[in-house]
Amino acid sequence: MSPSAGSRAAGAQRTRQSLLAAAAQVFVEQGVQAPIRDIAGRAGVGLGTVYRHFPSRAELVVAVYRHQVDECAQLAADLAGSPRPGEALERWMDAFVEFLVTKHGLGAALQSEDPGLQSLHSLMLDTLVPACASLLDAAAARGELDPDVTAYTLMRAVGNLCILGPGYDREHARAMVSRLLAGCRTTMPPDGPAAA
Amino acid sequence: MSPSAGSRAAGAQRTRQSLLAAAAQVFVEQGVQAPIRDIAGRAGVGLGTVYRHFPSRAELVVAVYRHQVDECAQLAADLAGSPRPGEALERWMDAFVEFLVTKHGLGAALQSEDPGLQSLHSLMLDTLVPACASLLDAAAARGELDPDVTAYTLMRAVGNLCILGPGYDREHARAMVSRLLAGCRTTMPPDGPAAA
Amino acid sequence: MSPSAGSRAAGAQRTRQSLLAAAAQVFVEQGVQAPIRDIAGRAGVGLGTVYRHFPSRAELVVAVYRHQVDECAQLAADLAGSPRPGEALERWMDAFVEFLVTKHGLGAALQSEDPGLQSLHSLMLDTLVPACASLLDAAAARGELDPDVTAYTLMRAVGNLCILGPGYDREHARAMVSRLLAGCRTTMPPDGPAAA
Amino acid sequence: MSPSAGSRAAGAQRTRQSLLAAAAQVFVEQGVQAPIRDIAGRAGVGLGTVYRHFPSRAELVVAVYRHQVDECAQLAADLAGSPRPGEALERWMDAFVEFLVTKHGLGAALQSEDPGLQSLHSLMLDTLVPACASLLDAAAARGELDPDVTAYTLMRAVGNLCILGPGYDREHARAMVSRLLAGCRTTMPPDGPAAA
DNA sequence: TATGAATGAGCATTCATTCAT
DNA sequence: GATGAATGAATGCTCATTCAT
Repeated sequence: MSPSAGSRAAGAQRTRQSLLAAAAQVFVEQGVQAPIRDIAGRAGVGLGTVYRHFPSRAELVVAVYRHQVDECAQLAADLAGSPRPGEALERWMDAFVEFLVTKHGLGAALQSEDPGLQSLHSLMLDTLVPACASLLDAAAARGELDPDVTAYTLMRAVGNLCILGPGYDREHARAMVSRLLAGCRTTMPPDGPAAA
Repeated sequence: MSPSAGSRAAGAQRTRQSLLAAAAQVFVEQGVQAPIRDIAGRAGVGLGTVYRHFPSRAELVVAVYRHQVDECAQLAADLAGSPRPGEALERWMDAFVEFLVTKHGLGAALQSEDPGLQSLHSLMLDTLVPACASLLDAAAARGELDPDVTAYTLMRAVGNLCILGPGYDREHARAMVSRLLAGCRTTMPPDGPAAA
Repeated sequence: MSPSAGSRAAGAQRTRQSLLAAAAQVFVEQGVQAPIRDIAGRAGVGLGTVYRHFPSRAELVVAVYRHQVDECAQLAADLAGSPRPGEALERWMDAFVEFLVTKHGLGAALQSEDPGLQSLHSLMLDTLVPACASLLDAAAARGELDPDVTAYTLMRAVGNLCILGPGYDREHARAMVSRLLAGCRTTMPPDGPAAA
Repeated sequence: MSPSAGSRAAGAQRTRQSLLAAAAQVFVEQGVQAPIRDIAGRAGVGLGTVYRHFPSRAELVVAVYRHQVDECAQLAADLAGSPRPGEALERWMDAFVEFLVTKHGLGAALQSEDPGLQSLHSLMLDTLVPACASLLDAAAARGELDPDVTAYTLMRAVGNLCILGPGYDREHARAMVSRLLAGCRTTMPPDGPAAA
């Protein structure tokens, strides 16, 4: 449009990045339900600016996590053809855990019943579940995983295991996820959960 | 004091029980962050009465769950001398999962950073961790469990696995807990988490 | 309940009356869309107190006007059997105009599209339209009024005529209502509005 | 100035016309209190452009209605010398009602106490009141109208009668205006409003 | 001139908490 | 002890208005 539209747009883009960074920080400290005002303050912008860029809280949450979700999905694609699918799955899970654990509050957000946050669920589901499923399938095809294990359920469980707290930090989460994966390698007894 | 001191105390006790029952219901429906007013209304008492009996929300939360926590601990004691410690552990975990899953919002409460809710952590720790630990030790002594598995971490993980949501219900939680336990039966590789 | 419940309830009742008085004043000055805060301030109570007594703005508006609406309906009942229905109608309309004109902002409120204010419409409709209709019917039966005139439409029109403004005060409104009534005494030409 | 000064001015004029058209539409849909942003969006221009052309909302409102007001005044001039002044008045009122009723929200705007909207009042007064007055005078001179009827008051009343709502549409408004006019044809009783 | 990003005042609403009766 | 009316801090959200480009 006008000659200066470019620099204005650039400024807006910078503001948007500030907001994403600020929101990421605040989400870690206070969770995804943190007051919008706090995010605005952290980013050094006005309240209205947050709403301009992200009309709803959910959009902000999604934007904050989208990049890393995409990276995670890409990693799955890269590991897809691995000759050792079991190992590939482990490596991917490491990355997934790292993502979840870094983003304090995401676990809780994933479990939120806020209908506006369904888009976050969708984001995870649409991108990560298929990504994870491909790795699970490959591992199952080699007999390195119980074929009854479902990508969605497993990711949900891993997501939960990554909700940290006092006395339960990143390393504990990693250990528990490792053991859960180990438990997914062997078929469960018939009276057990056939459709995990 | 007055002749009716006894009956007054009895009435207070009844009020307290009404409150515990009402709070348990409301916690299931709305989570532990439910408005205090709702609990008062459900119990049919005034708002001030809730505050008289339980000055802080945390105290109410703790009181609500204490009874079931004690039951859970008692079950552990009953199962303690079992000749098949691995099976005993499984049965106890079933009961623990049932407890967690029934109490919607408890999982989230356990993960809350509200310092006032630390007492809930303490309650769990002081009663259930030793109870669980005794079962773990027995199983480990028989070689039916990796001795590196810590009661606190395991319970924390199980607690997280019991946070339900859409597409992840009670049965999914049970399945995941089963697989986590299965993963705890075998020693993890040295580079893995040595102190789970 | 408790021995002091009476005096507390009395206090609450007094607060409620203060609120109604304050709201009536504020509505006159600022219209029915006035900030709730202003009403609270005028009444000398906290914001929450307004919400306790009147959870929605509409409930407050309705409460403010209900008493006078009832009085108006009662007057219609008193005038119902009058031997001179035309005159009775005029006297009632005078009272109705007085009511509308005194309550600045009510006219605008009646025309508001706010769905929450439908209850005010209903209040007017349910009580005043039948009251007015009985007077209209009586007048029509005596040939003192065009039977095509509908109570609802007439009241709506009168309500609009009572929206005051600079250069158009109470007396102007009265005059215009009188002329409108006069115009309702004779049948309109066939090409005109047959169903006013 | 610059060679393109002319075309720049022409562009500005076009922008102004877009704005007027867009505002007229939006006023019909949302009333004169519609967000400025909506008008800018409808016109396909930036927010600042609206403010450049119409620094205050009132100026925009006035500009939007000025053209039609002028048309209305012209019609009065055309009808001025009619041999049947009563009929001329009716025809003019029809056009006036059509104008008011088409412009949803104008009625309410006319009644607004916003001091900035006084200019709208002035516009109406300065152009339409004299126009209407000439028709009234002619009719009164023929004995077809009560000479006590004032142009301003009558127009104000008609304006109010044209505030539509559920159950009170254009036809109802026309009917009520007709009856009001009918009521203006006969002199009111002495105790009535002598200076309508 | 035109643009639209940024700002922040303003208002609605909720709910934890206090305290007089 | 019990009650619930009152309070106001906290927070969400909208939109008029300014101003740098």
